[in-house]
Amino acid sequence: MATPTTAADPQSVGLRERKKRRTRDALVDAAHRLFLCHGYGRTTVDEIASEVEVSQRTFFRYFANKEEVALAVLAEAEAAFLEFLRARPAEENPLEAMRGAVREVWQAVDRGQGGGPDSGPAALELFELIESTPTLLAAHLRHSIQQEVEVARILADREGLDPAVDLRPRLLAAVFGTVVRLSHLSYAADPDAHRHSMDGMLALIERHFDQLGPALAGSWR
Amino acid sequence: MATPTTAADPQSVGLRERKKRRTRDALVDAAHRLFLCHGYGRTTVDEIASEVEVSQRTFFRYFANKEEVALAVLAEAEAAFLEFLRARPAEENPLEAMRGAVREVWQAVDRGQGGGPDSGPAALELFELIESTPTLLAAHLRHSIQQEVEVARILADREGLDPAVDLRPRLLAAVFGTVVRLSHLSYAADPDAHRHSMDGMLALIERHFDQLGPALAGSWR
DNA sequence: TTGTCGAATGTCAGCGGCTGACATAATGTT
DNA sequence: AACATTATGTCAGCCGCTGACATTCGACAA
Repeated sequence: MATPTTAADPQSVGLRERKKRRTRDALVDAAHRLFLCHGYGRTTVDEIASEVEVSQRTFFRYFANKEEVALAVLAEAEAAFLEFLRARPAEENPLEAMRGAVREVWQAVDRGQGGGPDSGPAALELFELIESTPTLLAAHLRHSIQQEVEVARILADREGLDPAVDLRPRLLAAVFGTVVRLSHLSYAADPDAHRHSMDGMLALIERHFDQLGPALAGSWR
Repeated sequence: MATPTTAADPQSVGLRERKKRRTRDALVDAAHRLFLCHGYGRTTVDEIASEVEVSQRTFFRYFANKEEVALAVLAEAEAAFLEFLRARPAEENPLEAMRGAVREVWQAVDRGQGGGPDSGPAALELFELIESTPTLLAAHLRHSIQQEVEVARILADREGLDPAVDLRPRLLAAVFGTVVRLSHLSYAADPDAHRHSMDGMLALIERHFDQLGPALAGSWR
């Protein structure tokens, strides 16, 4: 950001930074392979590290704990979401802005900018791994609410509100996060029903949002 | 439940069961004291165990992990909520039923049935401990999600719906959980503003629910 | 009371996540 | 080429957690 050269220029960034990036990516990659193959609990940090020919100590210099390496790609997607949300035009209302931002994230993933060419299917497998691993699920949920806090701040900024006084930004961020999560769950539960990849995911989110009103209404019959 | 004698009768339950109950309660009690005094991370399981004069191994026979002993009282409250919700009259709509159930939980806590006489202030301290301890927060959120699943099942049963098809129960359960959590946060952030104890908590939840509609509406200005 | 059975507890050894401290090697800079 | 900086390796050690086995304690009947 601070450097005038573009991020894609290999000369702009020193060998040191490139190397760090490489080993980090290699660690994430090896971890995913091992987690999906043998399960999260049965995979040792030593195994991940030695797969990349790196000491265990080095692993913990890149990731604070074992969960973080599993959730790394998700964290990048969440950061991208925040960027997109900040960049949405000011005339959109909060809900429109969030829908637009989440659409941009999935489009970026489809373009293969999210770590590897087949990030779509990989994302699905990752969701299943997280949902079926209590430790990962817990860590993921904790990150999600942190994400909600920052989303709420962005929304409050856009609308010129004080988030400490007005609870609506926080509330809407939380509800939005819930809807997205439930969509991921439905999607992972039956991927074949929405094979059109990310189109299906967006459509699901829309449908869930449409049900929000009826769900809050008095009676369901 | 299965025995005809009342649960309060000390003779109905053997010495064995009573002893187990005692050590379990003692462990929870000691753990809370130490956590609140020295912090969660700086408290060792060995310390908790030796405080009750019990081996570390025994501790792990009562609680699957260190988090569980911290969240034990919360787990009881959540179980009570499910019971109350199941017992709500059938003519109430989902939202009314949940509001009624949460009210009953707080009333029970006020009556001191939730582990000790001053469960109210203790509950507040516990919330703060959880929110300020990443590990505990993660575990708590995971439990909350599980709670939402069971709440959704109860709601679907009440309304005669199939939760696998109709997403509204799950959605409403999640939104409700979010509202309750945000209420706890607001409450813990400034307890003096709602000193009327549990009255204040219920009023907070009501206010948050009232803001749900406006938060979902298009524009906030 | 005594004897027997099952359940609860203690002890021990060990794995795996994680950290601090220090030495070494690699990289960037002058 | 010499130096400063930074990444990495090595080692020791704490703590959470588990399996296996021995021991003790409460329940129940003879």
